[in-house]
Amino acid sequence: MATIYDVARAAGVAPSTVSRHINGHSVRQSEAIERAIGTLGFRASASARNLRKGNTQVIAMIVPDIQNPYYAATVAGAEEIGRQNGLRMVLCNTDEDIDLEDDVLRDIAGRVDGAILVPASERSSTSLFDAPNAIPLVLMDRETLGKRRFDTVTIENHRGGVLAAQHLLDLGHRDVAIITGPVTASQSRARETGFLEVFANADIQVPDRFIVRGDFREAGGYQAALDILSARRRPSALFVVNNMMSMGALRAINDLRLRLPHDLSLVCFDQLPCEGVISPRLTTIRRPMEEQGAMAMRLMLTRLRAEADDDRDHEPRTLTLPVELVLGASTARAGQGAAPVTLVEDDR
Amino acid sequence: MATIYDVARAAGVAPSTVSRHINGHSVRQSEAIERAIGTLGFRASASARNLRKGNTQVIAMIVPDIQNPYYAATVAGAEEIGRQNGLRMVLCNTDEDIDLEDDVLRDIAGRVDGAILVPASERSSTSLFDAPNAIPLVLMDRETLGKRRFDTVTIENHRGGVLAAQHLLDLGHRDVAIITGPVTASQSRARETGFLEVFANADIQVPDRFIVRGDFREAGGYQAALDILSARRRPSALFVVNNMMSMGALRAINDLRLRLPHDLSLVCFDQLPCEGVISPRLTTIRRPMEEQGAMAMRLMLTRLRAEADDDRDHEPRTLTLPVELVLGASTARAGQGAAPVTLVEDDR
DNA sequence: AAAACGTGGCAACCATCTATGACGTCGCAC
DNA sequence: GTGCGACGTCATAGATGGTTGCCACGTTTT
Repeated sequence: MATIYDVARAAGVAPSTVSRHINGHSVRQSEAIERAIGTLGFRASASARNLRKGNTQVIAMIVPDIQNPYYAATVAGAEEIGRQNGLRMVLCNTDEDIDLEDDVLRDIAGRVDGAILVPASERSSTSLFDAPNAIPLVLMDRETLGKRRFDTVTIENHRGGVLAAQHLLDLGHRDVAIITGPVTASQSRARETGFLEVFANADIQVPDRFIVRGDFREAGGYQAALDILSARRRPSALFVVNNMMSMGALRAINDLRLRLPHDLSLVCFDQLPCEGVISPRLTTIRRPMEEQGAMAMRLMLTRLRAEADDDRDHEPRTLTLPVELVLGASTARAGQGAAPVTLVEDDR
Repeated sequence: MATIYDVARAAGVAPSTVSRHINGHSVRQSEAIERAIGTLGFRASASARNLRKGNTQVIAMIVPDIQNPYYAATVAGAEEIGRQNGLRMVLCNTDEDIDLEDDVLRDIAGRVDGAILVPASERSSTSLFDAPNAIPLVLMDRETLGKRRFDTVTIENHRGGVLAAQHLLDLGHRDVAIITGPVTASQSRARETGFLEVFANADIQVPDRFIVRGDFREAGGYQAALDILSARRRPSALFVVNNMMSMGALRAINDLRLRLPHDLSLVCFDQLPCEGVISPRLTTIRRPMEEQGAMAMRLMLTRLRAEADDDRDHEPRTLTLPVELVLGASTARAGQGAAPVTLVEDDR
């Protein structure tokens, strides 16, 4: 690889002049330098530049599951804002695995200027970022237990649960079930709490066997739904706190030959990977996904600027984005059972 | 951040000894050094190490659409192999945009030891990797036009098209349509060619209006399917060359109130994001997805080893993975479903 | 004529790795 | 006791490839 010295020699100037040219200062010999760069195919070494400047212009985004379209959407949002501000983004996957996450964080910490993290668990170790000179960390979606607070962009999780519950209650459902996440996941816990509170306020106690914990994955949702729906006394409505588990629940509903909303009302959280293909349209709690990623990147940008300005008092901010209930045809009045609208006959 | 000098001072040894310890040589004072590293929270600067050693132990994977579960699966496969061999992986998105791709490649080239690329188009510029001292590039799924050959892991695209066509032909379909990709995408072109050849050999010419090009995205598949299926004379079978466009086609089929396989037989390529939720089960052409990513990473590893051994004659290899036809219930014998010639009334 | 400004070169600097030569220690063979 | 090699250690110095503060120089402005 050609170095800046090769370019300087070819253009007949000093290396520092080439450097200045590259970095946007006006230079008299710029044409000659450009020509030399072109013929030599010169590209400045990222490592050398990083070493000297102490930054990389790269932000890492670390998510538990790249296969989840929700994360894919937030990534897209963050990437867009990053691009507009001259920051590259790289994506890392932790597979909902807290050890792998730790590994990734440790490894990535020296290579990027900041990290946007969706913690695998509230026990995720953010201690790497506790030091005063550590790179900035922005948390997304879930929160962690560490003593230090970080910039965070979350959503109205509690209200999401409330909206789902209120909707089902309004439709007259009293036997309801919920498929929620691990106890260590703050966001699903909030959704669950909101949901249960509404029913508790209406003097309805959701039985323990109807509160099933999954792992946010499709397979977990499938199993949880099977457990709930195979019971002798089935609930008339089901709330699933994330999209992948909703997929699994739908598969279980399909396998059990249950029809929505005739046999069961279903409320999901987040858009599913296959919206538009599923019939009936699902009733879901939605949030602005791209926007959430974008906000995380904006928080990162202001944090980076604060650091550049040596503004050490810049308080961590927590942004909470709104959720809304989007009505579909997967929920109906309890006991009535509107005519099911299936995509096609399943004639297997 | 603590440097290696700080550690040396704290442990009472020379910096070079710390370096040796870190790099796995046996050192007498290793406990003292470890202790110093621990108390100082020392992490070797990635930039300095990269600059000195000339490598990063990071591989970039660059895909056109992280939202596509097929890519997500290949990423998982590649990541696993990489992890087993001490390589970190980062993921970049190009949004099927050839300019953005160029940007990403240019930017990433100096930061990683190698790149696994799913080119956005066969016109994608791989010239950055033409130089004899450039970092290795492994192509996945699609190929490019450049004169230089690269390690490539592809699948039996042509045979996939043949299998789909043969299946439909065996079922007696003669009026068939295909939703394919841009002409510049080698993989969809091969699928398309295989498909059309089978029918041509049976003296069946697929009319041009039934060969529609999409952009591999859901919206493109939707529009293409609408175009095809709104025609006065509808085909009795449809082949869609990728999963996202299949999702769009399914949505169109839904909107048009067509029933599978009664009104239309459908064959898709690759697993859809929502397998298991869709009814009926789709007839699809499948390939080993994780395995494809894993093979790409293995090619990368052997290539990196060859470079380390200064084995410059190591010929680029092309691996081709098998596809298979997985029967579902979205295809049926032609005419049996009494494929209607006119559109079903839309009663909304 | 003096001040301001654009420009270019020199050299220091970023954090790490490594080659070199010198040195001490140890075990072992003579 | 001496010689020898293996080994671990040290200090030093050079190298990696850029960036940047400082100064000198020349040109332009006031």
